[in-house]
Amino acid sequence: MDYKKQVAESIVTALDGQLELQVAYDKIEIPKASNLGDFAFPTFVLAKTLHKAPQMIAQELVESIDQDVYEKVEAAGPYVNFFLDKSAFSQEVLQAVLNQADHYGDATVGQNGKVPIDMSSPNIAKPISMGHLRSTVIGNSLANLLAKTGYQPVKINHLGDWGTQFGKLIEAYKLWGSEEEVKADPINKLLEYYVRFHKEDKAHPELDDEARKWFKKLEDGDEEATKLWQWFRSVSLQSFKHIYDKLGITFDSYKGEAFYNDKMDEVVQILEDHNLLKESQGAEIVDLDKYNLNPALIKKTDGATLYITRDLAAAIYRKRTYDFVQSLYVVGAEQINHFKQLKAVLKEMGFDWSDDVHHIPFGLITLNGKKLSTRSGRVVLLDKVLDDAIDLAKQQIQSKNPDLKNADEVAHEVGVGAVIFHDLKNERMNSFDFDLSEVVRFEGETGPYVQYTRARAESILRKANKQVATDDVVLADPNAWETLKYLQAFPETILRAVNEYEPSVIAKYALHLAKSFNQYYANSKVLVEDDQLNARLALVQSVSSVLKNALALLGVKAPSEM
RNA sequence: GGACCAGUAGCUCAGCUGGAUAGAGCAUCCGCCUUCUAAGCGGAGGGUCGUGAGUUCGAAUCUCACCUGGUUCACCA
Repeated sequence: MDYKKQVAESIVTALDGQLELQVAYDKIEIPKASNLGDFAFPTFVLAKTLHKAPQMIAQELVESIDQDVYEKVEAAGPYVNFFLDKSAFSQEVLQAVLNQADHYGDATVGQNGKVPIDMSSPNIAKPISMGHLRSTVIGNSLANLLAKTGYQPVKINHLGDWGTQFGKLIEAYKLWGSEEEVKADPINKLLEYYVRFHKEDKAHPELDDEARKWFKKLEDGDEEATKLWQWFRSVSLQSFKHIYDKLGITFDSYKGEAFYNDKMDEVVQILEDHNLLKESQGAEIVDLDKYNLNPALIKKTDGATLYITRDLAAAIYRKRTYDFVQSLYVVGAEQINHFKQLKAVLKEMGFDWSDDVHHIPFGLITLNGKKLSTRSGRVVLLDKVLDDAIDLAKQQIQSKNPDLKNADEVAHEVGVGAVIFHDLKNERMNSFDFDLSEVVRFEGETGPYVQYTRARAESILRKANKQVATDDVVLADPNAWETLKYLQAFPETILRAVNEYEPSVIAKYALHLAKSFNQYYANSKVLVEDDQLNARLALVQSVSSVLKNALALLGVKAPSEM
C-alpha cells in the first residue's frame, strides 16, 4: 500500500479539491523526528490561496480530515502530522516480507531488457589493485540490482589484453625473463619485467624500438609473438580468477580489447560513410565542436587506431549481440571525457541508441594522497587486502566466538564482506585515500555490523525453534516501529538505487535497518511466551531476510552465525 | 586557461525532487553483559553546512560569482 498517497488523498478530500492530488503528494515529507509522525504536510502552499496563516490552516485541516485510518493526525505549527496505524501497517509489511521472502522488493520495470555492464577490466600482466575493486564491486552490485528489477544484466570483463605494452612486455621477457619464473609467480614476474623495462628504456631508447617491432609482429600474427601473448594472457587470467573467486564474483564474458582487432575497419568505414573523418596534423579525427568536446582521435599519424576506435567497435558489437536497452561502463571518473566523446561519435554515426550508453563513473582511490600507479610501484594489491581482512576476521572470531564451527568460511565471508561493503557504502563519486585499518574495520558502519545484526536475528530464530505463522503478525509495539518502516521501504529503496546506479543507497539502507533493529533488540525481549511472540518472531525473521537480501544486492554474504 | 567532480563536527561521511531544534560512524569521556551473540545498546562534548550575493514565506539543498583541493584536456588505456 502506498501510504503517502493515502495521506495525499486525505488532504485533498479535506480541502474539498482545492489542491491538486499531485501537488499535495509532492509536498508531503517525512519528518526527521519520529515524535512528529510518519508523514507531514506543510501548509505554506495554501497560505496565499486561502489568505490565512499556515498555522491556522493546519489546525483547520486536522479537524476536517477523516482520521479513522490513522493512529492520529495533529497540527504542529504550520504542519499537519500524520501518524499511521501501527497494527494495520505492521501486519501488511510483515506478511509481505514473509510471503515473498527472497522475492520481496522484486520489480518488473526492466521488462527483461538486456544490460551489458563493462566492469573490472584489469590489464593483462598487471596485478589487480584496489582501483579495480571499485569497478568490479560497483558493476557487480549494479548487475544484482538490475536483475532484481527485471533486467538481464550481462557482466563483461573488458580485459586490457592488447596494446603497445605487449611489445614492451615481450621484449622485456626475451631479455630478462624465464619460463620457470613466470610459471611460479606469473603476475609478479611479468610486472617485474615491465617495470624494469620502463627503468632501462630511459638509458637505452633502442629498447622502445625493439618493443615497437614486437608489437608490430604481434599485430601481423607472428607465431612467436602470438604464442607469448596467449601465454601471458592465460596465466594472468588464472590469477585474476583466483581473486574473483575470493570476491564471489563471476562474469558472463571475458571478451577484451583484442577481441575487437578485426572489427576496427568497419568502424572506420562507417565513419567514412558518414563523412566524419577529418585530417588534422597528419591524424584522422572526428570533430566534436558542436558537442563542446575535443576532437576524437581515430587514427594516429602512423595509421594505427586508438582506444576510442576500439570502444566504438565494442559498443556496436554489444548492440548487435545483445540488443541492449542500456549499456553501462563502470569506469573511473578520470575517463568522463572519453565516454562523452564515445557517445558523441556514436550519435554522429547515426546510432540513436547512443542515448542508452551510460558511463557510470566513480572516484579515485589514492595512496597517501597520490594516484595509484603500477609503473611507479605505488600499488595496493587487492589480493593482499582481502587476505589481511580474512585474517583479521579470523582473529576476531577466535576472541569473540571461539566455538564457531565453520570459522574459516565465516572469516572469509566477514573479511571479504568488510572490504566490499567499505567500497560500496559511500557515494560512487567520492574519492578516498586507502587506509587498511579503515577498510577492514568491523565495528560501526561496516559490513560486519550488518552481518552481525542478522546473525543475532538468526540466533533468536534458532532458539525459538518454531515455524513463524503469517496470519498473526500485528505488532503495534512502538519499539519496533522504526524497523517496520524500514522493512516497508526496501522495494522503493531498490528502485532508487537502480535509477541512480548507486549501490551506496542499498548499503546505507542496510545500515539503517540494522541500527533500528539493534535498538529494538536492546530494548525488547523477543523470546517471551505471550500472545505477541509470533508477531515478534515475524519481525525478526523479516529483518533477517531483508538484511540478507540487501547484502546480497551488494555482493556480500550473510552468515547465520558469526 | 576550458570542462568535470568535490568542499557539512577533530577524522570519514549521510542529509531524497528546498521546509519544523543540521544527523551518523570513528576518535575522546561516561554508563550497560545472572536477559535472545557487548562485532551490540545508551549518554556527553564537538558544526560560521568553503566565501559572498541572489531567488523564496523558508536555502546545507536551487542560481551566479569567487576561493580551495582533485581529475582531465588529440597520437596511452
